[in-house]
Amino acid sequence: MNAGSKPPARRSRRAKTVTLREVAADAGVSIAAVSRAFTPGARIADETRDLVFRTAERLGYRPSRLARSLSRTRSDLVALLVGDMATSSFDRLFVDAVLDMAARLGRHTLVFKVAGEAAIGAAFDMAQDYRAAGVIVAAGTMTEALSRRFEAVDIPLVLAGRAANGGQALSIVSDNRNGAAAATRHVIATGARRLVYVGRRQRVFCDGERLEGVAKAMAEAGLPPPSVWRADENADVVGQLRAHLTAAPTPDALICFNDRLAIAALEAAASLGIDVPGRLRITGYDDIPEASWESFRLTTVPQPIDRAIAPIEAFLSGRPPGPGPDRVVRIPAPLLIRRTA
Amino acid sequence: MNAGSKPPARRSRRAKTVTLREVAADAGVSIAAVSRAFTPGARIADETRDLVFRTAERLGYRPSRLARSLSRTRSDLVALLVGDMATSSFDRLFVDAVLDMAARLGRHTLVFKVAGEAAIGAAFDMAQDYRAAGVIVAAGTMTEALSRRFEAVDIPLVLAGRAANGGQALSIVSDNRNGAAAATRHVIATGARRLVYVGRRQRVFCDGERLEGVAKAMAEAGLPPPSVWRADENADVVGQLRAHLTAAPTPDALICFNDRLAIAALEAAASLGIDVPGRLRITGYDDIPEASWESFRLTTVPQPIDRAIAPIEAFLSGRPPGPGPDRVVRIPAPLLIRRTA
DNA sequence: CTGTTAGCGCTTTCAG
DNA sequence: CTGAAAGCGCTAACAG
Repeated sequence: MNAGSKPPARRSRRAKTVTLREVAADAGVSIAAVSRAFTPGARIADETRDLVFRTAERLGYRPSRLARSLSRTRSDLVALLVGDMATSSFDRLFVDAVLDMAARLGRHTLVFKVAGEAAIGAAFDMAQDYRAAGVIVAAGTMTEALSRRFEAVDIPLVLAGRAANGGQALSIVSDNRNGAAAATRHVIATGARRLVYVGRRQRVFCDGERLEGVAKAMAEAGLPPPSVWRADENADVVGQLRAHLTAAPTPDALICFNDRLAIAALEAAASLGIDVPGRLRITGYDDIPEASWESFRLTTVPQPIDRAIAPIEAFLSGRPPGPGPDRVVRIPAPLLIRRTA
Repeated sequence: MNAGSKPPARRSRRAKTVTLREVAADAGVSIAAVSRAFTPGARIADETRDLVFRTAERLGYRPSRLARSLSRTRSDLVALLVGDMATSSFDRLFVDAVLDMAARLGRHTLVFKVAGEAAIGAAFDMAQDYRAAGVIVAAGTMTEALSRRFEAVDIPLVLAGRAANGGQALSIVSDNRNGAAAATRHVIATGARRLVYVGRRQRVFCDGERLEGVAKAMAEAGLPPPSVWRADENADVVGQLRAHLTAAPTPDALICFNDRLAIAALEAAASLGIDVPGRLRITGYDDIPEASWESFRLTTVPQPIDRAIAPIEAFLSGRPPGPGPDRVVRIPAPLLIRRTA
C-alpha cells in the first residue's frame, strides 16, 4: 500500500477537504501566497490575491480554522462562562449581547455553563486548551482566588458583575451601592419605613454591594439596618415570599436583588391581596424585558447591557476599555420609576 | 541568532506552553506514550500512564485541543445555531439544555446567533471550518434548500423545530398540528366560535403546522377557517394585539403561536377590561417558565425540552435517535389546561 | 505495550 | 512581492 500510486478510497464521494496546497498547485503559486491571500494586511500583489481567491472559490477551499489557530498559537475563540441562563433573564441578555459583540470582532463564542467554582476553573482550563483569545466570566460565583489564578495565564480576562481589585483583568460592574441606595431613598421618600432587602440564597458579589447600598441609604434616613430575606430563584419563589409576607412585622417596602425576585414578590403580594405600591413598595434591579410588561411595570434599576459590552469590546480589541487606567468599569445605576414604587 | 544556543526571550515569564514532547522527555517515554495516556481506551500500561500523568501534572501540561483536533481532522466542538435568545424564552431554554447535553458528551459548544438564511449559511461554514462534530440548528428561518446544502457535508446535522423530509439530518419537532388542534378543540368545547390564530410576522415552519392544526380542528367542528393575526415579538406586541382586539368582529378565542404572544394577548385583554377566559379564551405554546407565573397561568401546549434533547444526544453519540429508522422525531403535544382557557 | 515516523493544514521567518 | 522550509502540538499507522 504505497500512498503515491493509487488514490485512497474515500469513504464518501463528498466532503473531500480542499487544502492550501491544492489551491496553490492549481493556481501555480506557493502555499505561502495562498496563506497571505487569506491573511488581512499581508503583503501580496492584488493580482496574486485575486488569482488565489478565484481558484479557492472554484475548488471550494476554506481555510481550516484549526490549523490556522494552531499555527498562530492563538485561536479566534472567545470563551463565555455563564451561570444558569434558563432561570436568569439577565444572563441570557448578556449572552446574547456578547454573541453579537464577538461576531463584530470576528470571533466565535464558546459558551460554558458553569455552576460553582470548580466548574469555572474547568471551563477556564478548557478555554486555555483552545488557546482562546479571551475569557468572559459572567458567573456570579467567581471568587477572588480563582480570578487570581486565571491571571497567571496569558489570556485577556473579563469579569462581569464583580470587581477585581488589582490585576490585569477587566471588571465590569454596575454601581450597585448607588443603584440600591437610589431605590431605597425613593421608597423612603414615599413613606416607607420598614424596608426589607430581598436577596438570593446564593450570595454573589453584587448582592453584597446592593445590600450595603440599602443599609447606607437607610442609615442616612435615620432608619435601622434592613431586614433581609433570602429566596431561591426557582419555581416556588412566589411561595417563599408569600410565606415571608404573612409573618409579622409586615414590611412596607421590598428592595429586591433583581427583577426576577421583585416580580415574584409582586405576585406574592397580589395573591395576598396586598396593594402595591399603596401598602407595599417593590423595586427590582436589571430591568429585564419582563419588568416592563403591563402586568408588572416594575420600578427598577436598569443595567444597560450596551454600557457593559462597549468596554469589553474595546478590551478584547486591545484598545483601552475606559477613559482612565482603571481596570474596573462602573456602570451608572439610576433608578427607573414605574408603577411598583 | 541561532535558536539552539540561547533560550528565546520569553515575553512574559508566565504562560510558557508545555507540550507533549517536554512531558515525554521528562518522563523518559515517547511522545506517543504521552498521547496515549491522554487518549481514553488507548493501549498503554497502567504504570506508564501513571508516570505520564504525574509528570504532566508536575509540569503543568494540558493537551492542546487545537492540535488534537487538527490531527484527528475532527474537533469536539458542536455548533449551535440559534435565533434571538434575547427575545425568545424558548430558545434560551433550548440553548441551556443543549449546553448541558454537550457537556455530558464531552463536547464544547460554539454558539452562533443567526438571523436569516445567509447568516445560517455562514455559521454552518464556520462550523465546518472548525471541523465541528455536529451542528444543531434551532433557527426557525432554516429553509429546505439550506438544509439540503448542508447535507453535502460530512457533519451530523440536527434540525430543531423543522421537519426535513429525507436526507441524513435528524429533525426534532413538536407535533404541532395535534398540539394546536387540541387547544382549538378545547376552546370550542368551552363555547368559543370566533377563533383567531395569532402568529408571528415571520412565518417559521412550526407556524404553518400550527395554523393547519387549528384549521383542521375548526373544520371538524363545522367552523370556518380561523382569522389570522400577525404580530412581532417585540416590545410593542401588546399594543399590536390591543389594536386588533378593539376592531370588530371581536373573537372569543385566541390560539397563539407561542406563550410570548399569548401573554401579550393576555395583557392586551387586561388593559381593555376583557375578561379571560370568560369572554376571551387564550392559549399559548411552549410552556415557558413565565407561562406558569401567577399573573398568567396560561393554558398552553408544552414543548418538553428533555424529550427533544434525548434523541439529539443519541444522534450525536452515534446511537439511533429513535425507535425506528425515522429521521424525524415528533414530540407529542398534549394540552396543559390552566386558567386562560 | 512502546517507539518511530509521517502527517493534520496553515503561518511565518528568511532569502531571493 | 514571492517561495522554501521549519514549525505549531498532537495522532495514528507501522514496526518491533
